[in-house]
Amino acid sequence: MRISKNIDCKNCELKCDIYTASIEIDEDPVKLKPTYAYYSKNEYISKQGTNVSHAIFLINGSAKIFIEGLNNKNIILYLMTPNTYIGLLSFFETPYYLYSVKAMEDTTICMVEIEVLKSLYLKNHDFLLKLNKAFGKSVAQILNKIITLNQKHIRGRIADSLLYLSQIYGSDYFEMKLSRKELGELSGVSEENAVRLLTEFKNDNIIDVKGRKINIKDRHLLTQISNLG
Amino acid sequence: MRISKNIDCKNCELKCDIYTASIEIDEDPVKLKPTYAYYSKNEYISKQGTNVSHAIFLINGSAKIFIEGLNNKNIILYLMTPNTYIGLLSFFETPYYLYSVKAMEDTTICMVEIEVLKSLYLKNHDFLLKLNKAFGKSVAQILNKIITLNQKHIRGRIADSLLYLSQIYGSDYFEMKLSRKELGELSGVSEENAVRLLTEFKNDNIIDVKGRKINIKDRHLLTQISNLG
DNA sequence: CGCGAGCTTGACGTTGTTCAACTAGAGTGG
DNA sequence: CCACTCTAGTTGAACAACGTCAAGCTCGCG
Repeated sequence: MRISKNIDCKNCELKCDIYTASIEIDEDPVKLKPTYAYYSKNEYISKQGTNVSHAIFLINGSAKIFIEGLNNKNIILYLMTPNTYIGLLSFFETPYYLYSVKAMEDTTICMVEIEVLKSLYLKNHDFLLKLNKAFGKSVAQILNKIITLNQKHIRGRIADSLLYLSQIYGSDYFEMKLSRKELGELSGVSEENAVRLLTEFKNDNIIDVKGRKINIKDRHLLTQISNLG
Repeated sequence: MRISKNIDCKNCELKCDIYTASIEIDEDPVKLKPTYAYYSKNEYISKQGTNVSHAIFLINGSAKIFIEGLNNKNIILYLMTPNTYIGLLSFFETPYYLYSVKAMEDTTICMVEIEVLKSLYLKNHDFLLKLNKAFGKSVAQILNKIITLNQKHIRGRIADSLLYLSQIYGSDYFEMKLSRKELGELSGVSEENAVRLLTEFKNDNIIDVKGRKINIKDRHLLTQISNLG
């Protein structure tokens, strides 16, 4: 991990909500003291159980948010792509992280101290609303995951994940940055069964698989499998 | 369901955060236009998918918060007892309820319009912090449930629920307001297996069961079962 | 060329749901 | 006051779904 302090927001291609809010209330973004941090693949960005001190915004690369469960088994809650908050679920006054975040490739993030952020959202209502909206979205995803894990068969769970990935990558054809094991963790399924279902879907002509490149050929059917469970 | 409008907070034995906040900023609580609603057992207090228009506070009685899943199978996220918010997870700008709430006995709630609440927390920082803290607690419970559902055996899941119930009712001896089916829904287990495990725990001298009255005799062992999964 | 990580496949055993039958107790009407 | 019915709870047995173990494969890289 490498750090560079006091980033100048003017040079940041990503005009994030924090920056916008700060401009709107006529405050110099320098006051935010934004800090970039660069992580390599598989490095921890934040670790379950440690203190939450900063709001974290993903600039480029990608990361997985996961809970570290029993017997070293993880569940990936969802993935982070540029222009989203890390730690959204925790930054409102939860003293420590309820989950871990790891970079899935070389990844740059921007940190702003919680205290700075707080003073900002208390001055700017719109910003608070934006935060809350993003927050609500995360919670919705998680509730959905509860149903999936408890009530869908592994077929439906993997179908869910594939649809989710295609949405993340914005296309029916994508190269996922997940190993088979991670695809399993995202779906709450063992690695072996993740593999089995990929080949099954391939044989059924629903998808094409080449390594980590996936092509969804029959989105309709895949959606049906996901819905039926 | 019966309603009485324009409650006078002075007569309410429960001095909730909303009331406190309103006093702190020197605003007459009458402006909150608090409304009581009385529900009988098993009535819906809010229904998954409908609009969120009010913040809801439980005055007395109890309620279950659950997701309505596939094939009419529900998962109870957690229970509500007096002096807690209903709909906490939704009231920040989520357009509709992500879950349902049903009264588990005759229950009184107090409603305040979302818009009123919003104007309040924008004026009073402490109140916002309190809301967020409660919010974080709910999310923590839910993340915990994900691990439980996916990684623990039914033995551990039921143990979890029993410990949770004893915490809710504040004693090792309690009468739960849940049917066996609901205990199953709280634990992500079928009704039959919920029954089986109660008798198993009883035979192992870990608990006493008489109808819906539970007595935890060996909390230590029960905790161990919960931790080991 | 050989090694290792990631991937794949088969066989097997455990876990937990489901179906079905039965019991106990509460409420109802003759 | 006794059948009856209805609901909640209980128990057993069969079956399907998944995870686990073990072995083999592939491909990139030293």
